[in-house]
Amino acid sequence: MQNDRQETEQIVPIGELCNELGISTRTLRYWEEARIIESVERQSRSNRGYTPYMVRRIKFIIKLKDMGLTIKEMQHLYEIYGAAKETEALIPELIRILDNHIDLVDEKIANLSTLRREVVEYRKRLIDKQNEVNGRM
Amino acid sequence: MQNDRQETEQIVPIGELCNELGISTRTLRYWEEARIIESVERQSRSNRGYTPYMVRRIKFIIKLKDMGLTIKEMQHLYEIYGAAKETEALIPELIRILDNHIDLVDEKIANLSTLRREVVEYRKRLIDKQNEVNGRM
DNA sequence: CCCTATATTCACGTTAACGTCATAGCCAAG
DNA sequence: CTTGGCTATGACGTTAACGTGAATATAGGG
Repeated sequence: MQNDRQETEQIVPIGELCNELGISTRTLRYWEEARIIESVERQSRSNRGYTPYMVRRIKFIIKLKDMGLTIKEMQHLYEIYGAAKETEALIPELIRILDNHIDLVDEKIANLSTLRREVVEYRKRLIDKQNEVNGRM
Repeated sequence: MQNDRQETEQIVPIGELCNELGISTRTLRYWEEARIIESVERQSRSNRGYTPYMVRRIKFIIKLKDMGLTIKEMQHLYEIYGAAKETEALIPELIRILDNHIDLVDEKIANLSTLRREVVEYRKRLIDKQNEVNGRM
């Protein structure tokens, strides 16, 4: 009843998947165009479908995206993945990228902290100036 | 010899000013187009010039920009400045904007910190996974 | 076969803050 | 007079990651 052949049945169409994941169909097509995800083979212009494996990959991409990786970095990762076909080369490279990313984040935080100090300082001087004016009345 | 009439002489052309300030002429024209700075009045297509007062305003804009204010926020400030013509209304609004800005910066820092934790955590799990694989050999 | 919900492929639009031509005016030095 | 600088205006280009709309095409139920 629920079994024609396992494989066939678990292929999910783009709209359903996108609803489930909370992203747009445009996004998935864009990612495919950018070659960081795949959908099942199809003849010419038929509809896209995704196997459970592909869905896992897409969730993985979403995770990386949430962690701030750019599409470009993911393309790079995917190239490596294609070359090594297994996790042995993928994981070290991903770690390298993540390390790089942590450094970037640290730098951003440092810059923002400096910025914050400057803004607060400038604000203080404005307040002082304002008090001067008021004090003169 | 160095005095025709003080005012006239202190007007500086755009190229010189930009060199001094380390910004492009395009930037100054853009800022003028965006109405956050001014240059001296001129007939039709003659060259731009800046009085010492205008130069101070431009330096002020650069400061605000370095502190992360957008052109839009500066436009808003300039409107208020035009309305009140003096510092009484300008300073409180600027303080308000800066406060808002500090909040934004705090939020960004918090988000980045969370992100950092996530990335580090994910990285750790990758390392563990890698060690598992190696341990099995 | 038809109908309708879903999908497909272009391809231009969006946002910020300028960068980068292309074309042309103006003025002083040689 | 010519050449070299500096400047002016106008307009398209850039970057990221999709959003949006138009004109079809497909899939599944009745």
